[in-house]
Amino acid sequence: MTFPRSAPTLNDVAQAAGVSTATVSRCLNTPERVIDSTRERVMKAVQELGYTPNFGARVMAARRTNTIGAIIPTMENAVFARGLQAFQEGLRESGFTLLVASSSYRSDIEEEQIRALIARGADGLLLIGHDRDPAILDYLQAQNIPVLVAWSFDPGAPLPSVGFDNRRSMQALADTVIGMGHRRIGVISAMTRGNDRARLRLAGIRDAVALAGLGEDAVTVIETTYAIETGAEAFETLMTSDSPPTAVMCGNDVLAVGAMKKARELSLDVPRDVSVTGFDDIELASLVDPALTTVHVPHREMGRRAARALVEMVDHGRSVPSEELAAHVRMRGSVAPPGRDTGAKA
Amino acid sequence: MTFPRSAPTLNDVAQAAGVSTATVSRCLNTPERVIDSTRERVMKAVQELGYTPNFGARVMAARRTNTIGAIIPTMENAVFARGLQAFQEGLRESGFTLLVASSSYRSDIEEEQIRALIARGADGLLLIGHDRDPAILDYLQAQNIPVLVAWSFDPGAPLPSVGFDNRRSMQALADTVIGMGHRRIGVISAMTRGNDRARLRLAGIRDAVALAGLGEDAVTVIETTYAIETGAEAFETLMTSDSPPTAVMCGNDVLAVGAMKKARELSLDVPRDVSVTGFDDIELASLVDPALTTVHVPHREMGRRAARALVEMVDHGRSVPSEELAAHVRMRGSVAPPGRDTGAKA
DNA sequence: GCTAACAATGTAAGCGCTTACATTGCGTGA
DNA sequence: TCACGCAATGTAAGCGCTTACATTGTTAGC
Repeated sequence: MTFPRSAPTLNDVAQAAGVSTATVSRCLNTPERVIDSTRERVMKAVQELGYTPNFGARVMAARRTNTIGAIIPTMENAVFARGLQAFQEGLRESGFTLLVASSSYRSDIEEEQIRALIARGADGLLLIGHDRDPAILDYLQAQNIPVLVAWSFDPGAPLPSVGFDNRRSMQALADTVIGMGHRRIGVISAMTRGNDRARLRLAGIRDAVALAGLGEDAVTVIETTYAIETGAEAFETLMTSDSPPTAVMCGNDVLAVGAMKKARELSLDVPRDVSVTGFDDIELASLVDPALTTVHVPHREMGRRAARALVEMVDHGRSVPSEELAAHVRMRGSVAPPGRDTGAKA
Repeated sequence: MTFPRSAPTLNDVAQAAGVSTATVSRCLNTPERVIDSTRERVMKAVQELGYTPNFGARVMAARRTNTIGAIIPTMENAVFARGLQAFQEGLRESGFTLLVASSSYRSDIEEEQIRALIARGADGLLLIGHDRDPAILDYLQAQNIPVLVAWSFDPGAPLPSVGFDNRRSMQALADTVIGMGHRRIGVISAMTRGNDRARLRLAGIRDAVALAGLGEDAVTVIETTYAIETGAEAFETLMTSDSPPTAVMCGNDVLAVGAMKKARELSLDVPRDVSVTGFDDIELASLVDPALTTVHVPHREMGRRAARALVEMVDHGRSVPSEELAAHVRMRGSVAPPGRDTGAKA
């Protein structure tokens, strides 16, 4: 079996139906402008030949693709998957098709994907987070393509966004942790380079620490890549240090679950021996034992709103104000006041 | 801010650089055929104008997109996400871009997405599972596009596949469960309609039951959609029946985790009161307590191999033999022999 | 019966690009 | 010095489609 690649064209259909290409095109795009009998004949030919309009040609002639592109850091993070699913459903309702690409958290790949999507005629783009090389911003500007940022709300950023305040949300969580009496806080953060969500969450923790009048050395930060295993390793490093923290705040739920897993291995009881927090509130967070205290992010809602906003931008060619969604602290079993031995190693 | 949509064209670049469009095109596609000085001038113009080739036009002229399309049932299932990530990485190495669309497990949407991807000039397609309307198969045939199926191995199916034997793998797991003495087995299956993986896994269980000489009424099946919650509900229905099963086999890990969650709520100890099994071996499986006995599927490997196979098909225009990957039973703590009270309700 | 008005369809230009082929300009060997 | 060959570049024909405009065929009103 070989693949000579010779799909039927408009012309083939026209010939089969004994009409001109214009008529076939009209059958497909403005059927009411073609008389019934002709239309039936044409549609029959379309069916029989298994004709699909060539997208490239169509785009070139009609200047519109009804396609939205999205570039996410990775498909493996449930958080993006969920929001994106809602985003896609929202787009479908408005007649748009979603094309997804992933950047593996690398800005060079992201840029490549942006170009690929634009080249494919995306009418609009959804990007994650605001951290981005200014050169790409210029490029986007030159392309004159509507771009929306999600997962991060920042009204001052160059691109409009639909998201939540990562910094403030994390600060709220840290306030709670500190309010319970924790004075030595370990932080397991995602890599902050090129990732404003991670950076802002970390900043939120520092805000809380400063607000509580604690010294900067109250927090010990480890940056690591996104995975349960790396979270576990970082946790071990933190807990086996000379002065282990009484609370470990993680940049996301996946890292937190890794931390809790390692705690079990180290026979450390959560939250008696050490408190653990996450961020995102993915399903996993309420499945682990004890359930994870985290920040709930309305991913689905964010996806839906992003779809609405981007469609608006594309359809009416105008920008749209940034939208902030609320992200709330979800107190669960993994956090408690520290034990009495707040000074020495356990 | 508005979006007049008027990106620079090849022609603009040519004018800016003072050369012909052909030379610009050559700079971009076969740079070694252009003298250095000219190339520099052209590239400078490209930079300054922020030029991106129009994909539609390029495809139409070159008849090749270097794009592979994949349609998965849902992005929310980690299992697909993981395999797809590997698939994409494999494609990237060969210079292909991956475009992903999801069908929400609906064949009508899948068909729509297939058309969308083909229309966009996908050079090849990755589909999940073999269950598919023959009409789409004909259409695919007519389009003459290489199509590969993943997640399901079936050398007899019309499309080549890279996957594992869902039926035999599940049978192996069921053999083990039955071998431990279970005689009343509850099954929580994903919806089997249009989903050969679910159907074959169920068939595998029935194979094991038949092989063990048990009657068909040894198994009670509930079909439900894919979610932790639905798994929990199905589990409750099963366990509150007149004659509850001593083992509940689930079509995938997510349903199984839902079942275990509900078991905890019902104060049923796993595996003492009831054994639970999953399928896929996602990370979650080893995080729950007790760890879940399941079937390990090499998702990443599958993604990599699928990429290699599809690139082969596209590049050399020839079909490729189906590849079978091994999926092994992973015994963990959620399965044990049944208690003594195998007859009456607990 | 004739023509105006309109509906149905056909004709053909052009969307932005690649590439076969034509042209130009240079270095080389006799 | 000149013809030749070859490398660098230009010219122009499509790729499959949409759509403005032209043509044809009906119908209605006189």
